[in-house]
Amino acid sequence: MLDIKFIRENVDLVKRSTKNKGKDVNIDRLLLLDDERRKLQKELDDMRAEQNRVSAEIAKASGNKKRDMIESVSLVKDKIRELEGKLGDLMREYNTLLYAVPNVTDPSMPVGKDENDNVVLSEWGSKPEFDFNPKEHWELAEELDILDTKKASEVSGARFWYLKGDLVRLQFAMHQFAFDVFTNTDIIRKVRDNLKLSHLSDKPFIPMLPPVMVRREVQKAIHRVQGDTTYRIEMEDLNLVASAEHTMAPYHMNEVLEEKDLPKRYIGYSTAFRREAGTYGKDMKGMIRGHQFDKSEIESFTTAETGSDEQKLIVGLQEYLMQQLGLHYRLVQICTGDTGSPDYQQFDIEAWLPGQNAYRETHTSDYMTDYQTRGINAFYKTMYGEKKLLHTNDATAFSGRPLIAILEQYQQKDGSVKIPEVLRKYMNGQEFIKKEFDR
RNA sequence: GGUGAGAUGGCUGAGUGGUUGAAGGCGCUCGCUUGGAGUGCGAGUGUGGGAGUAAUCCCACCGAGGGUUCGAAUCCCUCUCUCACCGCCA
Repeated sequence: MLDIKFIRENVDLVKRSTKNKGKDVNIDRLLLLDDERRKLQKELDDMRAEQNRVSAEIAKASGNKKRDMIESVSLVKDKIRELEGKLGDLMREYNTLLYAVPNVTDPSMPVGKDENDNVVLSEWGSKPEFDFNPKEHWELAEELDILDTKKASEVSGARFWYLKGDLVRLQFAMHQFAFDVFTNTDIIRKVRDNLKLSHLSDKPFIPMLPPVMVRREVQKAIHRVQGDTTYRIEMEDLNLVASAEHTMAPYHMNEVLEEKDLPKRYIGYSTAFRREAGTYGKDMKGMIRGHQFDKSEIESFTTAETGSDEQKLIVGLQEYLMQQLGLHYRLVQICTGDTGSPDYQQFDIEAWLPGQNAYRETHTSDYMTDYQTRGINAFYKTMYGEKKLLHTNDATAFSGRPLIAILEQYQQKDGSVKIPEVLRKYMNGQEFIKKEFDR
């Protein structure tokens, strides 16, 4: 959430950002409640001071005098209870409103309504040429018997799938490759220097296997309870994560880190669970959109000053991954209407899917300033001893989507799929995915 | 799942109803001491909110939430976590 002081001092900016993000939050009402809140709090504090004062005297008094004092303080107590009730009601509305105010956005973020207003910043590579009709990934994969959606729907329902055989091996190869890149200081330094971000650290990302269940209140504090898409575990006070971010972002909850130890960088791997309610009928075929998929995720904790550049570095590394896989993609800057409520800046990578004849999102990168850490008390101490909230960056390393891009961009006339060179070493040097009996 | 013990400031550790926001020790900061490091001596040393130009003052916080009481770190209830043992288990 935002700092109420910040909202108070930047009313116009906050109102504009909220509107640009297409959110409807009554900021004026919030400010009114804030004013009320402080007045009530003051009144309550004064009453409590009075109660404390009398109570201290009662300790020394005795007999009738004591009895009278106890009687008089009970009037104060009544008033306190009344004020507490009032303040409690007010706080409920105040907190709901404050929680709903989205983060402000970077001035460079394009103002727009939906994904149509996103801006393509660059393209890498070119669309592969085929002397045949390229298939969609599910067609290819079902024929190669490396993907089974039919059996999954029988066993688990719609939006589930089995990965089989070489597709499983390809998935693990891809994640292994991502972990190798993000833990390699030489690569990080190279990408960093190419982007002229030499003031940033070249520290590697620490591998992490985080929990896939998260306390509701923690998930809420980092603004990741998304009613329609969050799976709840009814018998516990837990939700399933829709991304490793949900348990990685709170990793430094209730801590005060030292500035000299920043950034703290992590790459985590987990299964992500999404209900995908409200997306009925959308992307029903194949493995574009499912209730469950595996993802390696980047999470970086930085100072306020370096958060923005950290995001650029992360995007650079995402591009490096795609380039190493030789996948044609474009880099997109997300507009205000399409970005998340916690985002200050967002970039996506969209890979070309020849079978679908479309660019589809494979990576996303969110810079959220201190919007998430305010709720979980994650601080750092500056060189001057000042306590400040950490800034968070969250981004995709690889999800299931790049697998789709590999299948579609690397498909061959005979229905086999060429394996990108950098992944072969993780697959015993194998060059093609073929139907099992063809090998 | 069962039983038992516990959770106090940066750390350690006292505190079972009345100036206890919290003894003592360690650490840290400043001053003196020293040629200098150390020792020694003295003072200070939590966070958040609010009022005030400021000095300063007020409120809240002893795992979290609620309750009893004029008054709670201390008593009661619920929850969370840690440790030990038993049971079960990848």
